[in-house]
Amino acid sequence: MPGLYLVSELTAMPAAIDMLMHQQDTDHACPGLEKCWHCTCRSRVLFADLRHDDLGSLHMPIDDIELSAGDTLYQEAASSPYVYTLRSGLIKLVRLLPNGSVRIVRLLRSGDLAGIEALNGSLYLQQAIALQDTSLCRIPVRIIEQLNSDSPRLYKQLMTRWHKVQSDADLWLAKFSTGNARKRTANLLLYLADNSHDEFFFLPTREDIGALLSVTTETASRVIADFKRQGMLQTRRQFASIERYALQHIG
Amino acid sequence: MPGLYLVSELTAMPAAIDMLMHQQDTDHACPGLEKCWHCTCRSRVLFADLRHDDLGSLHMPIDDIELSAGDTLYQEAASSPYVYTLRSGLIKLVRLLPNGSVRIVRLLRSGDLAGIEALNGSLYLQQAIALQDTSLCRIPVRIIEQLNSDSPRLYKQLMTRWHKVQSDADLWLAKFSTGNARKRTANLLLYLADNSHDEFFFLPTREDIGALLSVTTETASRVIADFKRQGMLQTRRQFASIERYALQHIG
DNA sequence: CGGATCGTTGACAGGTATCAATGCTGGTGG
DNA sequence: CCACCAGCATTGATACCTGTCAACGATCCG
Repeated sequence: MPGLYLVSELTAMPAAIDMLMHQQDTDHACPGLEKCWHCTCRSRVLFADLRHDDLGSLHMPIDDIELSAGDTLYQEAASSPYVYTLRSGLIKLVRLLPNGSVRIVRLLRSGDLAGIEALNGSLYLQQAIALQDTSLCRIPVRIIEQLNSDSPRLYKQLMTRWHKVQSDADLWLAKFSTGNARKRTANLLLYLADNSHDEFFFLPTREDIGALLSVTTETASRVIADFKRQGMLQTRRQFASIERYALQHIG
Repeated sequence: MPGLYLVSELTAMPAAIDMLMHQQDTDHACPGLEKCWHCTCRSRVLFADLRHDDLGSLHMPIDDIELSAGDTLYQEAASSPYVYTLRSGLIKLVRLLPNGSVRIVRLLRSGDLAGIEALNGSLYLQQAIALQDTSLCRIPVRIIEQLNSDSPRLYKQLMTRWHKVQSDADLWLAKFSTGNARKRTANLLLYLADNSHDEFFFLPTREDIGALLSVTTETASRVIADFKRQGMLQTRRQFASIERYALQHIG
């Protein structure tokens, strides 16, 4: 449980906090939101547009969270006043279906926001489960609200995040829920490869691929095995690389 | 760019122009957003939380728009600085797929916001086409931004609209893209019936049902015809009523 | 080594797409 | 008014795709 920044209890004494903040600014460990300013992925996350002043004026705890593969971040229909910024790793958003099966409705990567629905006080719409070891920041919704009322600087980033929700949803329907299993699987592999910095990317289990594409585990396995036989896909443990051109022309 | 929202049907054009002319008259008589205050569906739309002051202080044109069934409100990948509030009618959001076919990714009804992606300056993600005669208000994005910077009162409503985008997307994946054609069709009929005020609801063409559920027109027709034969669905022209219990228990 | 988990493959049944033909209905023009 | 047309709905035959049930292989780890 790293980094509990218990500053909120001191809000009645702003002067003392200023002193404290300033004093520890020079330290290696930075309290409050100071560390957000130095975050190596700040340019990609929610606070990208904020200025040093904005961050310095807030005194609320942002906790670091580390998840191991398989850990649940939050449950479907749960409620809590936090949104999460993904620093590294991979998270699946899972919905339970009436018949007992599950459907993965989105994948979240570095820079993405998890649990954005907490911003309007709603229950989480899906269960969030880590596919890999994942690190993220837990941000109280009240911070967002305060930053937003102080200045409209956060507005654009919030709109952008919501927009990504919509465009991802579109992607899911267009690429992963339309056409036959072979075509959908090819689209998924291309999607996974596009968002990797090097040649190799994380290949989910056949069960997860099935839940992503709304096909059975067996069908997912058959298609993946066939791609491998045809030389369009190479796998090594949980990682894979593809022949883009071949997969783009699946028919 | 006035006239951007016009469209395929010749019949719609004179009517819309007529309406715009008339609109300029009422703007004179009734400046600012005064008419929004008196809108009969204001309690359901974006400006629900605003006070009379907020509306009175603005002087920007909000045009009324009337669409006939089949008219296009905006094109996919088009860009314009407007969002649209639906006062009455029904709109489908359509995405063109690489193979030339189309997928309906959402339906919009009274109170819904169309083209919400314009709020962050993005291109429209889908084409918007009226399924029935539809009336809506065209709101310049600048009004939203101005209202939002003056007071945070719009914030909640905006979050709510974005949240609806997400939860609708979930619905589409869970109800309309999972399971066999019979089950998905039953879910669609229940969805359409749930949002109607009386016993009868609008039944889309078989082609649209197919585009909604990602099945062929023929399959949609077969399932609908079968439901009718089994007495679970009655149709009269473009309208229908259902036996809820029977459809809820489709295997 | 043995068990657990995941991936692969086979056989078969059932569901869906495809191609094609035929009703059905509202609207149009003679 | 009626015949006709265009678009939509329905239905059939068939091939293909996918789900289901079952068995077996591969890998990892204690």
